Amino acid sequence: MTELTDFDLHRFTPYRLAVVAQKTSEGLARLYRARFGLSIPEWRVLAHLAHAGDVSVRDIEARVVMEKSKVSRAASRLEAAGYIRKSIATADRRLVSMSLTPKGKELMAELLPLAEAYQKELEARLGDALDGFEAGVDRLLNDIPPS
Amino acid sequence: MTELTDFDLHRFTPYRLAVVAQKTSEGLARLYRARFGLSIPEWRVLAHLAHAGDVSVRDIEARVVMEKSKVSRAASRLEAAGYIRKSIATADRRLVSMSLTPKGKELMAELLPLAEAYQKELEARLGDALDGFEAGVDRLLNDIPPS
DNA sequence: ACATAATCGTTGCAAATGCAACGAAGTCAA
DNA sequence: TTGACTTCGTTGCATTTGCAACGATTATGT
Repeated sequence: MTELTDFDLHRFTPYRLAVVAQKTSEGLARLYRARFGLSIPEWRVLAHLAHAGDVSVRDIEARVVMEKSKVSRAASRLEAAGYIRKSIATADRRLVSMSLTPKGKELMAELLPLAEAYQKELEARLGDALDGFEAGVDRLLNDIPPS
Repeated sequence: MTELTDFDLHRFTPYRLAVVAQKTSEGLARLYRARFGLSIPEWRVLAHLAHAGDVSVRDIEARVVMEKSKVSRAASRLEAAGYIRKSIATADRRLVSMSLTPKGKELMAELLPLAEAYQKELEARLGDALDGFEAGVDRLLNDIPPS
C-alpha cells in the first residue's frame, strides 16, 4: 500500500510548471511593469499585435490563450493609453480590428529588445538542457488534456 | 534593424511556460474540482500536509510558493470542510499547526492515486524528452530571477 | 424572405487575488 | 523588567479574474 507521505509536490510536474512559469513571468514583468506600467495581459496583446498586425479579439483569444473578457479589458486599457487603435472590421461588423498606433510601435521597439535579452538569459541558464527542455514543452503544448 | 514582426510570442519561453502550466493545471483540476470541490490552493495545502504532516502557514508559504494570505484562506476553507485541523503550536504560540483530519486523510487516499496517474500520463506524453525536460525545469527553478 | 441559431465583443457580478496594515506573540538588548 | 523590534497569521480593501448574460451582427435552413 502507498503511504500518503510518498507523494511529493516538488516532483509533481503540474506544480513544478506552475512555479517555474510564475518565476519567469515575474522576471519578465520587471522589465515592463515599473517602466511602462503594463500588465501581463496587456503585454501579451501588444506582443501579438506587433507580430501579427491587424487582429480581432477572437484571434488573440485563440492564439494567445486568454479569456476574451481579459483580452477585451486589456485592449480597452491599451486604447485609453494610446498604444492601440480599435475599429470595427468592414467585412464582418461583429469583429473588432485592433492595431498598434505609432506610439504603440515606439513602445514595442523599446520593449521587444528587452524581451529578447531576457529570452537569451533564460537560454543561457538552461545551457545544454535547452533543446531537451523546449522539446518537452512542445510535446506538452501539442496534446495535453485527456479531455 | 530588427522588425517588430520578428518577435514571436510562441517561441518565447515565459509565455510557453505560462500556457503549458495552465494546461497541466487545468487537466489536474478536473480530477478534483468537480468530484471534491477543491481549488488549486486547497489542493496544494492538502498535498503538502499529506507529505509533511504538521506544518505552519509559514512553512507552506515558503515550500509551496503561495502568498500567506492565500494559504490562510485556503486553510480556513479546508478546516470548515472538515479536512484539516488548525491549532496553536505550543512551542511558539504565533504559529498555527495544521494537520489532516481522518476525513482529510481519506480524501487524500482517494485523490493522490489520481494525481500519480496524471503524472504518469504526462510522463508518457513527454516520452524520451522527459529527462531533458525535467532537467531544464530544475535549472530554471534553481536560479531564475536576476533579482 | 424569414425565423432560428451561432458568433463576436462587452459588461455585471460574485469570487479570488495581492498587498498593506494590524494584533498577538516572541526576541533581543540594556 | 522594560521597551523597541521582528515574526506569524488574519483581515480590509481595491483590483483582477472568470463566467454568464446580453445586444449586435452574421450564418443557416426551409
